[in-house]
Amino acid sequence: MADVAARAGVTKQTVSNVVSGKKVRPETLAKVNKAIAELGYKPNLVARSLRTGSTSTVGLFVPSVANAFYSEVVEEVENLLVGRGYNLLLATTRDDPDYTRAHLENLTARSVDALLVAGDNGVEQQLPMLAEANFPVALFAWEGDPPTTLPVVSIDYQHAGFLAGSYLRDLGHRNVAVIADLPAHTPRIVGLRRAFAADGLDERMVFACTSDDAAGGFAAAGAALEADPELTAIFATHDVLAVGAIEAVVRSGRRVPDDVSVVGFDDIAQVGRIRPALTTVTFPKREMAQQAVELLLRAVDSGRPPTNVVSLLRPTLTIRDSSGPARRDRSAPGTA
Amino acid sequence: MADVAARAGVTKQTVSNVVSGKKVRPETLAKVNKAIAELGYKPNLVARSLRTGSTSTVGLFVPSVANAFYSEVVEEVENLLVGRGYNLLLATTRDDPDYTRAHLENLTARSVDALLVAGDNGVEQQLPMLAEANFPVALFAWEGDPPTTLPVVSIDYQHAGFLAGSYLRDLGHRNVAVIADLPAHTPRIVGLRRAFAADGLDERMVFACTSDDAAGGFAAAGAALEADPELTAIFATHDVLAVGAIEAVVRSGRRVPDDVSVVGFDDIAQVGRIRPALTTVTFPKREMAQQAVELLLRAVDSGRPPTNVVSLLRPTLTIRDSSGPARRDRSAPGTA
DNA sequence: ATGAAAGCGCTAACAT
DNA sequence: ATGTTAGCGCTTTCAT
Repeated sequence: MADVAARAGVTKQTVSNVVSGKKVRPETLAKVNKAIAELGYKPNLVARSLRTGSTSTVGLFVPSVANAFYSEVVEEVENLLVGRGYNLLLATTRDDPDYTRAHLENLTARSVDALLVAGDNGVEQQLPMLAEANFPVALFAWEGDPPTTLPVVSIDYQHAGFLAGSYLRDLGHRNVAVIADLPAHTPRIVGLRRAFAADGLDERMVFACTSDDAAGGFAAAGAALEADPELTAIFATHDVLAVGAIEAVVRSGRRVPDDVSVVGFDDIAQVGRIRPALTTVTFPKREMAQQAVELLLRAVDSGRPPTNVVSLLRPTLTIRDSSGPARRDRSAPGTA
Repeated sequence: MADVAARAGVTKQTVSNVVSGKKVRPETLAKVNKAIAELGYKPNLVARSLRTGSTSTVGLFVPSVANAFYSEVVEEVENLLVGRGYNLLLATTRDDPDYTRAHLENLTARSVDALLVAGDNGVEQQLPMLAEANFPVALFAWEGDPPTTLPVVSIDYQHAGFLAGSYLRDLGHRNVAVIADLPAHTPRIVGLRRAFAADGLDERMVFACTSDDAAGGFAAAGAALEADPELTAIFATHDVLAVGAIEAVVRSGRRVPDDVSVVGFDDIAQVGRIRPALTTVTFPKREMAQQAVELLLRAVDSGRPPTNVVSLLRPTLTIRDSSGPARRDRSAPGTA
């Protein structure tokens, strides 16, 4: 910068004014721009950040990006941030609190202006401290109990589960299995069970998945079918598990949805086009990302802490081809 | 930091030594740590970066994160970077050169120590300049012609297409359609066509997708089936399109693979568990990410420019349930 | 509209 | 092992 100033015959300050688009006489502007071009000058953003105290970067914590739900969220957040002139520093939590805590220290040491945290991850204890230190934080897609001192944008997971449960119940399903990411997804299951309150939903029919991918859903659904061959419906606590569950049902010689209905959760992009197209609880991801980013950046821009609000978006049920009325007969299903 | 020093009765330098784990007398260490704890001191990473010239952050450009191929790559890169003490600054290119260029300016102005760029994106012209300015850059998953001055880790896309083509040809397929993301995926198609060299592969049977999601694949495959009802195989230039293609084939009353074989590209996680499980070209994503990160960080750590190498990993064909021998009879397919 | 001076918080280099 | 000095590159404040 000093070099540019010298070459243009002005001071650093004038160069700074040119770079940041302040009022400069056209004549001076030309001189300075010429010098900038000749020297290939690029302002050092780190120095600017040190001086201004702002990095124009927002940190985002997600459990994983490989998970389609979160990758769609990340995409949306990145777009929103860039649109408002911020960069995205991405960190995965891997559901590992120690690891996450270490990363948290890093980012909040002035590397980022604010923090967006998706999904419960065992660092709930640390987060309120940040808020107290006047560091803007917003939570979203939070299924457990979030700290009360921080703003949250999420959905009512219990209600979402209730939506799926009511639907299955109204279709006449009584023998329902749940395959689940436990314990994280417990609220969805509680909601589902509430829909069956009168009839009960056998607690033994909740199967924890060993892995949170399609293979895990496949295995858990297989176990469920073995435990109760009269099963007429499977609720998967997220879509990827549901994809594996459909496969398991078909492999067992049953049909979806004729013999067994399968309902998922999240409505990730792919499941609308698989066969059979998946009936699932649609999570308004984009709207959630928008609200969370909006909330956070408003705080950053104004220099005040974010509004402490719990904003619950409404999930909906998207009915496709993987679900239908419960089979009436109790005979063994077959290829007959 | 000055406050901590004052409170501990030492100088800033000593505090700095404590924070960065240098040799300090146990006695002093205790005093300083006490002061740090009492004041809740956290080092300012921006100031450190200004001084040391290093941000411990690597920028990653990908076309999109919502795309499963790239989200798997991002996940892997993030894990590798964190393992080596670096943060990840993520930027999507959206295949928009202007947008990407702007973002590039940003990141290279000392916000990141190095840059990893995945997927052709129209900024090839800008990248060599960075290398000249001694800024470490590595390219990967690059299908077009990369700048010769920059290191690349990728696969031989033509050969990968050839793999798929040879397989289909050996199974007796002669009426093959291609549904594609054009023009980006041309090399894969060239390779596929090479496998059919003797017999020719009708150029009119290449269908560009209007969108790069399953819906685009669905539409393109539908058009292909209409253009040639005697089709026995469809090659999709990436897996997500293939998922849509399978759906289109089934909707047309044909069976996969009995009437029409479908082969994809990338081997993203989901396609091993859909029904039918997809035959696809397996892209060694993890290995690619590892090599690229390794190459780049070695350069950063040593302070020298990265080795200018073109490293081509070997793709393989993963045969699952969506492909089989070509139908012999030329009668119209049916549900008969 | 431009110049001069000061300092953001840290670490490198040298001195002790 | 610790203290002293200087400066990374920028912006803010005040003066002109």
